[in-house]
Amino acid sequence: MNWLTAEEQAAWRSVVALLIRLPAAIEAELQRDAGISQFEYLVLSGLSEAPDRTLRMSDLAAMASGSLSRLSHVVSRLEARGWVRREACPGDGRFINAVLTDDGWAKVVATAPGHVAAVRRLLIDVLTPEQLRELGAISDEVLTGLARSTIIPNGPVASPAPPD
Amino acid sequence: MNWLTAEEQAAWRSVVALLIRLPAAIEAELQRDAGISQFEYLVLSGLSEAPDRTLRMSDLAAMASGSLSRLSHVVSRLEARGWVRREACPGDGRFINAVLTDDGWAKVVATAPGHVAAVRRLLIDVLTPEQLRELGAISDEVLTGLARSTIIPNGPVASPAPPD
DNA sequence: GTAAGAACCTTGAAGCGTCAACTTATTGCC
DNA sequence: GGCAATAAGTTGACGCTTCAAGGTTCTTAC
Repeated sequence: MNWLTAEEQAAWRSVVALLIRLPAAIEAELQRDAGISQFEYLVLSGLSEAPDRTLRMSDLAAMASGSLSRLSHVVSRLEARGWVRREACPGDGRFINAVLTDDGWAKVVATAPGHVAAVRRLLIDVLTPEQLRELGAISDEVLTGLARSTIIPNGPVASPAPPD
Repeated sequence: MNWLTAEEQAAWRSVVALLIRLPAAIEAELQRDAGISQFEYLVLSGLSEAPDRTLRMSDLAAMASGSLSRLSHVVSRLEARGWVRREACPGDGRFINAVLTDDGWAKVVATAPGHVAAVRRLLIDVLTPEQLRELGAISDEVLTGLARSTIIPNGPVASPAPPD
């Protein structure tokens, strides 16, 4: 079988360590300074940048790279903390809008600077601008590959026989 | 405060998505093909490479980047599946050795190729050799920075000399 | 030799994410 | 219009991780 070369193995090991430790470090910062998880921060900051500070649950889930179920649980918790509220979409009753409250906005405003500082300190300032650009490009390429290989959007699989 | 430039923000967004989705994809592959988690795989493969396929619990935990408590729970499950067994260390009753059974060895042998193939397909083959090298280098730099800036740098673990 | 303390590990409870139903709302088709 | 099919969210149960508390076993000091 096609094993990894020594160079590939070394790179992979480094990447694995990065995948484990960088999120853990950022998560720890957020938890310590703001008492929220990275996912919760993604949800709050996502809402804070949306028009009317409002997004449909499904769009919000996609933006935060999480399942709708997970988002539903998290929004319930954020709602209990007074940072988000749910609103039925008037036009289409299937949709639920998540809206950032004023308290939620204040939370984002209070949290963002520290979070950005951590991101700067832990990642951005450690790299040259060129390296950061390269890292972004590499990430995008891997993500594109992931989307292709995981989701199978254009169903190259055997054509699903229509039910009936 | 020192906000992020548009370029930095774009790169960071991509990196965040990568940090979330790449581990999730690898985890999903392992779960689907072998019915184990990434952490369990790390434990099993770590043991498989150790002398006598044996490691002390605490060393194994460090190797897999997890807490001793987490490892204890996981080893209990792996024991129940017949892949690992615990042995008291004869010299020092405080230590517990985790030993890979023959079935556990077989599990690693059966699982490794698929795991490597997934790593290849999802990451390595998507990038040019130059990009992979660059990614490895970037990861190492970030990790170095992390080790420096983390509140508690790598534990002053200084394990007492083995009693043997 | 024994009491205090440290090192290693385990255990139980609580919190979070996932999975599989389930509910509700809309659309399409005759 | 009515009925199936589809879509969006929610919910509850289960499994895994964490956290704090609890054993054991060894070490140190007297």
